Amino acid sequence: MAPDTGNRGVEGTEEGGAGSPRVPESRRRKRLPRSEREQMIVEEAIRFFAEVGFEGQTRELARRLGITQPLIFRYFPTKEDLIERVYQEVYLSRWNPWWEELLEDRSLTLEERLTDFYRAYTKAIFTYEWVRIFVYSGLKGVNINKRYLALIRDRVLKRIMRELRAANGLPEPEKVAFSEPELELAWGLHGSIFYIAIRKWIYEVAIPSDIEGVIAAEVESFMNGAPKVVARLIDEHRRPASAARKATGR
Amino acid sequence: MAPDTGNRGVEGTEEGGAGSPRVPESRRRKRLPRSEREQMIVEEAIRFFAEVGFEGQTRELARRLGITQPLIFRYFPTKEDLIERVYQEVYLSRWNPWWEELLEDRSLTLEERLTDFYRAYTKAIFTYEWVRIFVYSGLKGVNINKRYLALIRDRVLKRIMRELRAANGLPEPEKVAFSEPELELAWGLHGSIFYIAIRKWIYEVAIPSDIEGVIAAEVESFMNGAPKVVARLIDEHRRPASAARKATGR
DNA sequence: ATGTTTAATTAGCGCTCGATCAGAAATTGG
DNA sequence: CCAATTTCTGATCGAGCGCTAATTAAACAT
Repeated sequence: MAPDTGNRGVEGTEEGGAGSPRVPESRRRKRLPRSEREQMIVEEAIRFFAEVGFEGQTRELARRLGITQPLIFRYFPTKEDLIERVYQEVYLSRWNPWWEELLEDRSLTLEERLTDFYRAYTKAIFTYEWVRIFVYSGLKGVNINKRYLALIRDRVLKRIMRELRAANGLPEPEKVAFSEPELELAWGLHGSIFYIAIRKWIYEVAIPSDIEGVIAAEVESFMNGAPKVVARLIDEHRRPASAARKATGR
Repeated sequence: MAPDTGNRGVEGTEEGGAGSPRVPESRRRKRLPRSEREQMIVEEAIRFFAEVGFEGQTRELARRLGITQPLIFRYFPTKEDLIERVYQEVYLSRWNPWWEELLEDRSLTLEERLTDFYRAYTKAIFTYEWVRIFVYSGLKGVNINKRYLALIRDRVLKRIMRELRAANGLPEPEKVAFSEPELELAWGLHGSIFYIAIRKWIYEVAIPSDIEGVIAAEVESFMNGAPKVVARLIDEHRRPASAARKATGR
């Protein structure tokens, strides 16, 4: 029976006449600098795990890399170490601090800022790899996932709601703290946009070609609709009892 | 070494004095009617696969059921058959046709209908099992998933947009067909609500206790914000060229 | 050329997976 | 009470898993 080791990637045509080199180029063993090979493995692992999930097998990964399976273990002591590295590579180094400045740049209207932000944000993270790795690791209950969501909440959503209040003459969060439903409105905007990515890369159904237009419409709808709700929520917060019942009940 | 078969579930205390029955009740082999045992297996499989994904192992599933692993294969010829059955059980039989009537019941305001609908809808499908099975099967690329999304689009979202137009004196879809961005607005509402479930059961972060209140706020914001955007989109559709450029580009 | 270094392969171990099957034990019909 | 029926278990198979050890060979310095 065949040996239990990973094959090389593409099978070259079997070596032929006497004139050809003893070992054809396609099957030739290639030595790469340590860092370069490591990067190759990580990048292919991202693609691979994004596609099949983290239960994907190291032998198949090696096959796609055109290397043997044990070689992976010379670079990453365990499969779990490789997965950890994939998280680092996918999550970190895709966050752009400029986004935070953009959101509070009051020389633009808030609607412009939100549109620009979500265009930039989706451009950075709306990729097959990012979205699927994020969901796979979420299902696994990985910690890095929760930290990322906290980042979104604190750096993005709270900024949006602060700016939304400012643009509508409402009190700063230092005066009247954000209530749960108010922050939830921002989660709603965020979710409505992220759900596009879920439909595309998790459910793999067709989505509009013009994502920028959809983002613009979503933001426009949010800017039209949210301020009045925020005002109501703040108002209810000041006079709690009966007003709250009227608003959330029937 | 221990035999490779699934253990019984809970280990009873070892049988004691002479008066006790030879085999204690807790270890006693239980024969159930075929249909009853089958139902047990399916229900536990739903919980189990929702938790760990479809790569979860039949031995662990058997352990949770308190039966041996081969017994599962007397009811389902292959693991894939069991998974298929799980899909059926989870997806079908949770759709309520009454929802569709509710959405077009014009004796209520559209805002009331939307709030009622999403309260009923989330009550039916916002469960640990449903949401996670849905995402797991989405990642696997299962067909039933895509069919479900088409159901949402045709039975729910198109109805919502038809009613939204009617409530705002805009033309029926038979006169002016839905554009992609217009339907996308409805996806936005849907996504903003479904994203709550994703945060809770996929990412497992804390979400507001008062989901009904959040739904009400989300619907209110949608009703405040969406009609103006829909009107704009329909208007652009009539005078396509320059107006569209102005609206989506910068 | 030749020796040294080390990337890469070959071979295979121990274990776990889904699935099979003969036989044991619980229920049912007489 | 016994025989027939059917659920359920115990033992095990072959394939495939992560991972390791021994060996081969490419690249580089001399």
